[in-house]
Amino acid sequence: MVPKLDVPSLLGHLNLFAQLDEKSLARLAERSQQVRVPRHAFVFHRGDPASGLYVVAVGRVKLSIPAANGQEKVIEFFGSGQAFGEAMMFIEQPYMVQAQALEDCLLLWVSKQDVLAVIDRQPAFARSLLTGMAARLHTLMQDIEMVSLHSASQRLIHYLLNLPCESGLLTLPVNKNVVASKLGLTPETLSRLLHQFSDAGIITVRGRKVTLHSRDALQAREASPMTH
Amino acid sequence: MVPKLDVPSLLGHLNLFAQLDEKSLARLAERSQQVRVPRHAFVFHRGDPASGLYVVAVGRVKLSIPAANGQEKVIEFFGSGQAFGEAMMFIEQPYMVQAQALEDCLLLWVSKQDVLAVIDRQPAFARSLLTGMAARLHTLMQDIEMVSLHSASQRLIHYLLNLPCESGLLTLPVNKNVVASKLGLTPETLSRLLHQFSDAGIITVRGRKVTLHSRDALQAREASPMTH
DNA sequence: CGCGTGCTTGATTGGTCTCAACCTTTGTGG
DNA sequence: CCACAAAGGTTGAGACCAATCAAGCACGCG
Repeated sequence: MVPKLDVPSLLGHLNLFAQLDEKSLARLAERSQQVRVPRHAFVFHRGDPASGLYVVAVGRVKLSIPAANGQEKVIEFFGSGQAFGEAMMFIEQPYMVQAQALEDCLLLWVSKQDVLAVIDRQPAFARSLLTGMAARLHTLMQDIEMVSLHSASQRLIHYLLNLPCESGLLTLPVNKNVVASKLGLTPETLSRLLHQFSDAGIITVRGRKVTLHSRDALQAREASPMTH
Repeated sequence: MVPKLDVPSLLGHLNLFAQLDEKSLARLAERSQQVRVPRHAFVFHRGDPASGLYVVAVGRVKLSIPAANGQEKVIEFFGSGQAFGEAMMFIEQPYMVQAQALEDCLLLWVSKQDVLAVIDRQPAFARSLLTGMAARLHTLMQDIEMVSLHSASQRLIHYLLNLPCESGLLTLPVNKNVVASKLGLTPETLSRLLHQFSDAGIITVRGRKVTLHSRDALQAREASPMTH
């Protein structure tokens, strides 16, 4: 029933593990555990101890900070081939975020102990980890800049302009409620802003599909706080 | 004229370099460069290439994101014995923050090349780096939580309660303008909030000295958004 | 078909910023 | 040592952005 999974090959193709020799890879794969997480279920909650890292084999995961009255602030999404939860292994602190499956997921879990062992044997792996964490630090600082220094419309524009886009046509990766949370907005504000840009003829919105008619016009609005 | 500095001993006492053997330490110390930075001068600007890391020998440094019209969002402070700028070495991107001396500083600079060399030779050093970056990630996420999920007064209270404090008496580490920026507030709002708590009898403020009369009362205000 | 979830729209509120003036402290040069 | 400037901090009035509250709409799924 369980689909056969070539774990060593799967891991070996990730940036994080690409530098590993076959032996270490095989050992890591063998000691890893497969975890199935149905849509909407939690991988871990805030406050859980962090005793390893996760790799997404199939599906997508949402990392967020829980807030009062069932609200949350979305931090990041992880898709196939991405690893998460590596950082908290290194400090003796429980997770301050929660991870929730956006779709039915198959994850691999590698224990802290196994990761540390590989670090000690393969410096290149340590570098991969460092590179990954540095990248995450960078995006987090961008998020802080966004939320501290830019207005709602500037945040939305920046977000749209940095989404994967083919000839002006893009698709929101998640539903608008979640996009709003990621941008630090209420769903109402997001809806109004999209309509504003739509009315101005800069974009067209149909469901999650957005067409950018003029990246320049968007960038212009990002630069100046905007009159009207 | 230049005061004699025992660089190997200085580095060896830092968490980051504590695990290094004498030889590596000596080599790193020897290849490091001393940098003097007068008060208010910049160590680096946003956009500068990141080609190494800094260690604070003497003085304090402020990391911030520059904004339009001379404003800035303060990210963090670094004092004697702390290292900064390690993260950006690992990704091929220029600094997105600027570093400015809060006081006359003496810094040590270690090149990216030298750091990578030590990583490859000493796994324990890689672990130290990972631990440090993980800790920074953690505090950055706390900052995001603060600024996205909590009100101005909640942020101030949290900040006060987490400052080093001896029997209710604490001192702001920097002037109020900078504290305000760190908290994502205007100086005006910070001033008003301090007065509010002062009027409520919870704290006393004299310059940078703050006396907390009741941590419990503060915590109570942090929990509930507050009526009046 | 009916219900729930996601999304939109309108009216209103309110927390925080902005602008402007003034006060206080610090530091500096005559 | 005083005078003055500059920086840091406070206070008030007002505006504004985005949140909240409250309905209502549209779509998809059982």
